[in-house]
Amino acid sequence: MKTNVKPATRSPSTKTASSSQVVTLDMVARMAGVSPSTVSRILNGTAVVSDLKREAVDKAVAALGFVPNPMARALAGGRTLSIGVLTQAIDSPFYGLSLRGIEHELDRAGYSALYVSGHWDAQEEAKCIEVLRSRRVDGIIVLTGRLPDKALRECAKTMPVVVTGRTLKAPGLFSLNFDNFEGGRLATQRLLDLGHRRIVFITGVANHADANERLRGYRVALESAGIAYDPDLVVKGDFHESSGLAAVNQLLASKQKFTAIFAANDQMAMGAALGLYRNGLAVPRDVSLIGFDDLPMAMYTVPPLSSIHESAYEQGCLAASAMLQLLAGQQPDGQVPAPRLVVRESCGPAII
Amino acid sequence: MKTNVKPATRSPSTKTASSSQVVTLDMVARMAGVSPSTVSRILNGTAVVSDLKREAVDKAVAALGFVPNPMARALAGGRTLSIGVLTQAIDSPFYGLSLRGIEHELDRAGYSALYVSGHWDAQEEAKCIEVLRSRRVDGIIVLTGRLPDKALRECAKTMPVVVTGRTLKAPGLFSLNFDNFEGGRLATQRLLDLGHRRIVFITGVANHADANERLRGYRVALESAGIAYDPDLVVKGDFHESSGLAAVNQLLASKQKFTAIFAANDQMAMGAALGLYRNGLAVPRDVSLIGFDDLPMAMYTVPPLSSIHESAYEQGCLAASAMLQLLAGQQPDGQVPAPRLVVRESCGPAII
DNA sequence: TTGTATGCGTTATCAG
DNA sequence: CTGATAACGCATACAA
Repeated sequence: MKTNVKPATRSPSTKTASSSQVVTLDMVARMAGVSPSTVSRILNGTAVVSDLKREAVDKAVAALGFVPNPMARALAGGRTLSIGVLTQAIDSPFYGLSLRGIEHELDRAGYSALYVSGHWDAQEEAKCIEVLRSRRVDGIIVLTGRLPDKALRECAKTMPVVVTGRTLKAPGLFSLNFDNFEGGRLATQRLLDLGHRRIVFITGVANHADANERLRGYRVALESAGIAYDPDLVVKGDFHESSGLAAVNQLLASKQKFTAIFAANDQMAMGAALGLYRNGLAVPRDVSLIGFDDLPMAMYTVPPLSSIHESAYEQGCLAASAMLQLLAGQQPDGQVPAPRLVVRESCGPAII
Repeated sequence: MKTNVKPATRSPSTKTASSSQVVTLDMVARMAGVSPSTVSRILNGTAVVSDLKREAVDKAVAALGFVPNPMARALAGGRTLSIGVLTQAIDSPFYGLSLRGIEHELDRAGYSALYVSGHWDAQEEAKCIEVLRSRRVDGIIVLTGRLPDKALRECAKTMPVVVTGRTLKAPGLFSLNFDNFEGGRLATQRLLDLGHRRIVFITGVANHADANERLRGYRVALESAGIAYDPDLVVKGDFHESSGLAAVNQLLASKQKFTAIFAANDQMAMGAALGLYRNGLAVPRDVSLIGFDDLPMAMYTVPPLSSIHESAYEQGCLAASAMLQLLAGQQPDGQVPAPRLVVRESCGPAII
């Protein structure tokens, strides 16, 4: 129900409660005794202006407390100084960190972010892109998601695009990918080093690139240790806590033997930890557990969870500064940090 | 008839890569054989229009894939169909839920949200408000924070404001407050009912209204059970996990006797749980633990954490729909649900 | 270096 | 019920 706010007529009195809150560029120009274009140029650094006038304008701006109207700016200039950010869930603990990084980096450059949530649904994500486009954002940062590469390439024809979670080359498009394979390998190797041989893997969402790569890392680590891949030890998950819990219950019910669990993310690891606890199994005494992502809370689970650090925050910063570079016509050069194993207290030696 | 003279200025090449991506209202009007005003009226429901023209316009809109330009709309009409949301940290697990609620509710009404983070700093929050104002949002939702009431009242003179986490009356301002006192009382009462007498309270940030109320609930519950308030059992926290951990360490170091801990939020409860674990104390066998907020993860800690449910998501929905009502000139009537105790496995009978 | 004129895409006013 | 027309606040091509 689109409530129609009676938009009052254009009589000056109804414009704004605080009468003179609306300071325009023209007013600044008048006060400084210059033309509006000069003010505009000074504000945007579009051209060289005599120091004399610049001072006069600066003073007028300060005196009037002038703040440019982004809408007018967008309409006239074609840029909004805002970057669209397509995240998957505004309350995701992992992507939240990235958002924070993006926010930080954009802010420094005078840009602001417009967040929309795609909820891991390609269709919804496509709609989000449309919303962002209609808001005339200057560029779009896409945090993973399930949009087909093609859609992103298409989008990049219209405006700069930075995407995380995939490797993609296209004009106007920069991608930032974390080495999930290596992360998966590292986590598995850690368990292997502790003497574990029967290691469960709880997968992420099916057909999810990150999830698949982590699984591949698991397989390769296993194989290079001379251990045959056992499909019975690989249980489906969906990146949520509940699926970690379910996985453990299922495993235990089917009487599978295992001494360690590698969950494709920390949230599932937490679910798994609960499952073990409920079944009277202690971590790491009876079962070792390792997660992925190194969420802030991994440090505070009981016991603290070993994990693969993925620096979501830093990835956000990188994505944002890549966007700024793209906007400036430069070729971004950011590199996602390599995966790093964080050893905490959830893994112990295998009990033979 | 406005013959569209191609404006010699502004070479088309600089406008947009995708040549005809920009469908304007004028184009729709021309195609439908009506005036732009009519199209506008139909789109906004501003006036009654003959069904004949309406159909023609609808068809043209669909055919051209016309999407109104929010910037132009804002500039001309004075509304942006966007609501500013001042949250404290974009990655907060608690407020993230509220954001999700807000997003959901606004979306249904065709509005979108503009998030800014104040980081619990009054000055920064004030800046955020300015940013939102400069973006010409139609209203502002403030999630708690430390802005003085006065600033909010002032803001409400300019545009509708909805604020959570405080009780405040002012024209154009609607406040939504959770009963933290009752929540604090409920949590404490639960521990009391289990026979606990020496109950630790880990506080939230000093001078934080929510935190203070929770503490008050704790005190009142204690007193009405005939137990004297013991300042030694009240330890300072800051709502973060680390402070919960520190609190427990401090308590144990000072040899305080206690059988239960009530943390002013779940995050500190998790920190406390870790502290107990590190010191060889089991929850709930040796010490009972209860949190506040009932974050999604409370269900998945080991052991699952009893808590006070605060329905952040629902509060977000409420705030958003209150905003929509305000925008429509109605008086909002939302009510925050009462606190609810969620019993999980972290509390047990007191060992005497 | 600076000013003038014009257009960005809509909505709102006012006259039919 | 409908159409011209003037804002909205700013940036830019062009002239000076």
